[in-house]
Amino acid sequence: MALEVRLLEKVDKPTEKMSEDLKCLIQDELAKSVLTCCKKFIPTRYEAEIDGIVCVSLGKQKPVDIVVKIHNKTFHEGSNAVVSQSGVSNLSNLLNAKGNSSGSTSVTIAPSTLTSSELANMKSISGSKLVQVKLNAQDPVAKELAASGKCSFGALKAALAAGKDKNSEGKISNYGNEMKNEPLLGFSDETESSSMDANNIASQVLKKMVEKSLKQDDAQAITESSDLGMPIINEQLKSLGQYVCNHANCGILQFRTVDGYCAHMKSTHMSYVCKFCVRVFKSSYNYTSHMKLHSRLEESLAKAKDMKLNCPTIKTLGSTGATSTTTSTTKQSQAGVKYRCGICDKKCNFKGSIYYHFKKYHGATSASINYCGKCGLYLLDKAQMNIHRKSCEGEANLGEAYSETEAMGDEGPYTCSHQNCKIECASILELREHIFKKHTNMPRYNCKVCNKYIEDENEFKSHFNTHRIKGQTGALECCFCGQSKDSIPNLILHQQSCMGNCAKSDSPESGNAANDELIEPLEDIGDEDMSQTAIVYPEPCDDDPAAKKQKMEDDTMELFYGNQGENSGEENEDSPFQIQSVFSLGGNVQATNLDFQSKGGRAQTNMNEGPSNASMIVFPGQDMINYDLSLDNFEQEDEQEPIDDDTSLTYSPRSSRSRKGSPKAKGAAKRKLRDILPRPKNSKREIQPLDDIESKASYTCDLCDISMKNFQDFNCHVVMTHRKVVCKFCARTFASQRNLRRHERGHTGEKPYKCKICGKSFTRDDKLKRHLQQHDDNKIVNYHCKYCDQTFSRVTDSLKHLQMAHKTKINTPNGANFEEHFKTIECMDVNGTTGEKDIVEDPNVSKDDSFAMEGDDGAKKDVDDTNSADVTNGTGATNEADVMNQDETPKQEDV
DNA sequence: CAGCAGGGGGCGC
DNA sequence: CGCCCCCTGCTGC
Repeated sequence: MALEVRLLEKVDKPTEKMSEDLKCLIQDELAKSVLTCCKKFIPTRYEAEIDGIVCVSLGKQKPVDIVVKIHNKTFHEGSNAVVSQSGVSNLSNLLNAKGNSSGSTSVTIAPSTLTSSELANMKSISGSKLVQVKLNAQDPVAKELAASGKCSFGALKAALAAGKDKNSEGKISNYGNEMKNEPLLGFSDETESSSMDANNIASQVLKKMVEKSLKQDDAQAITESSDLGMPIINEQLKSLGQYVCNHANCGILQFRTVDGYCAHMKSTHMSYVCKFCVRVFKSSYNYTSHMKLHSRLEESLAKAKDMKLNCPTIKTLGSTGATSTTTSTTKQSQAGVKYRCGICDKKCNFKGSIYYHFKKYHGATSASINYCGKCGLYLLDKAQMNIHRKSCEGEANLGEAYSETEAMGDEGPYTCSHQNCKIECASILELREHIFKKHTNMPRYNCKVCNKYIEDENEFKSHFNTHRIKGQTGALECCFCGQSKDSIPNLILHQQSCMGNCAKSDSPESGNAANDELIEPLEDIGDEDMSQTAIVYPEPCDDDPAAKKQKMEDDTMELFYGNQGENSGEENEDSPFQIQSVFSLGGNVQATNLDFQSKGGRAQTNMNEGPSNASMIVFPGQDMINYDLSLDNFEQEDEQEPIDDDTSLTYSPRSSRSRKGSPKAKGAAKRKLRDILPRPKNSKREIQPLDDIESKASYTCDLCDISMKNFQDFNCHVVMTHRKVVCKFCARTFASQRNLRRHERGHTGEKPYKCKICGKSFTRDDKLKRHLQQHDDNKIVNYHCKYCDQTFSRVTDSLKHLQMAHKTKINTPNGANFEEHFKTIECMDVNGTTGEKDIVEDPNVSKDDSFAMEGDDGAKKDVDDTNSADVTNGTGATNEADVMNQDETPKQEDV
């Protein structure tokens, strides 16, 4: 599909006309198609008009934002949202914010109304350049496009045709000077009527496409992830207080109230929306199940209230911080907690964190979040909040009293009054824990391999299949090594031992089991048995191999069939319980502790920290399972005995410190592997928007080549198997939280390090440091080429210069790969000779013979990419001192 | 085309 | 955290 795009002019700022034209409705599929074409011709930083389509791309080096306008309908890349009038101010802010980012990030703007001041904002976007491009409607290409009738372009045709009729009077955009006399569709000065007509056109287009979508049953936009409860309204939309249908063909539909949104979803997409948390469910069953969570939670709270337990939201927090808890987590963990989510009980110390939480996991908008200033409770439902506030006001004193008694300990048995549940708890805390766990519709299925909790049975089956080798459906195969097992317990046992290194499991084989054995509905076990909802992991194995083996078997059976013991799930009464996940590294069973806090049958950690805490692995839409991956939790790994590389993975995510070989060789080898290993599709290190990630069919682990259906599974797999962390923006994996944080700055545009001299900002301190050296002549260390007197600040550049300018061939002394032994190089002429017969350079001269460092007393040698200490001559002897003491630029006769 | 400089990821301490 | 190494885009010649 081709679009002819012609460059017309280049301007520095958006014109007011362009800003005005950011009024819109949207049509996502069409926009995507257009964008695909646009991108081929519009590299960056341009606003283009393509036959009435305006494409805005603002950024530095790569497109960061694109808006497509078709007549008066504007489309925004990566979203279904409309950039309309008041949204432009937000657009402006977003673009400004992203102006510093070189990454490509999708931005979603909610529709609203534009004001003159917002126009000014729009125009004030700095750093943007505009280029107008247009496609003549009479152009054969355009005609062909319009006539193609292919899916959305059929709609484009209709829209363009309508726009042409409307605008054929001659009100044509005046952007293109040299082409302004040519017919240009759909880009006229906007009037009320034309705007309405455009809206009507868009509505008709939308209607057709929705009908088509429903006919073709390709409503995959409502994905399974939506069924799983993932909010389908993204952050920007929510922050703007809008409800926009995220269906691929429904971007035009926007709702100011959740009721309207729910009605639309039900009537148009036959989907169900939870009014409380704006989650979308495709099946009524899932929706009903989900709604039970809310109703049961309320019921539980009401019963607790009847039992004079107080609304747990009342006294948890208080103005002074935590005096009590609603769960059995530690007092320490609650200390300082100021805000709490009324839906899932997550606690945060910072207001921003709780807002982030609500938006991310409950589909809330800033406007829809209701806050009780008395107790710090946040709720979505205003009516509920009103009720709560009354209670909170009226019972604050009681709450305080209870807080004190709770803090002091128990005061007698408490009986659960939930239906037939007559369980007695020794304390209020226990009872609350019990109610929250047993009488609030928590996920029923717990994957014993990765500990994921899943509500839906089919989803659980699907999830568990991800632990098998892709493509295999019949046999029980380990998803890590492909080894077949004849029983579920053996498979689980094996997979747990296999996690991390694909080591062969020697677990005993036993009887067959049907796949259904994978599913163990917690509720089937009986409400009285709380242990079934508890998360129980095996203890670390002792040193005895036989005992270890037996213990693993026992633990696995316990994992699979649930711990029938007496203390599971209850040992965490006063402290976060430790979940010990068994990993096997090179045959050595390793226990890695993951800190969890019991939270209603799920696990949650870092309760007091906002989502920005990078040690928290966030599963989108799965806020309850957060693994603490702080390095401390992996310390034990470093204590492992050296692992036989022959039996380990080619590229194991183990700590490099435990590896064999010289550090440099190890680092080089890993870098080599890094470069060899297939990178994500953003192989050019472009940052993929999350929307793109989520829209992909699967995620393939680049470490073991396993494909996952959704991001959650992929994240789970990477975390549990490779102990890496996953970027929630682009799904790229990292070995450390630091690297992840550093990487994610590229997505967020955060550049906290600013040069005081030139004002340039950087995402990393080391980059700022490197940059600062440009401002300090005294600190600059240069490599001087002895052959041409050229200087370089980086060794890589100097070597490149050697190769390119002087045809110097660089070999390693051992003939090994250049990349692997980059630091130990010597220069040879192109013929590989080592004598002086070559005309240009002394073939025996090493790199540092060819280049001499200069600088402030030669002491400063840590300029980025300068590595004189690592540079050796052909004999392997370090001549760093020589280099350091080199005088100024070598004379030409040295050559 | 070559040099410069920023971005990104990993390693070692 | 500092550094190393690589990649890549930009820019001037």
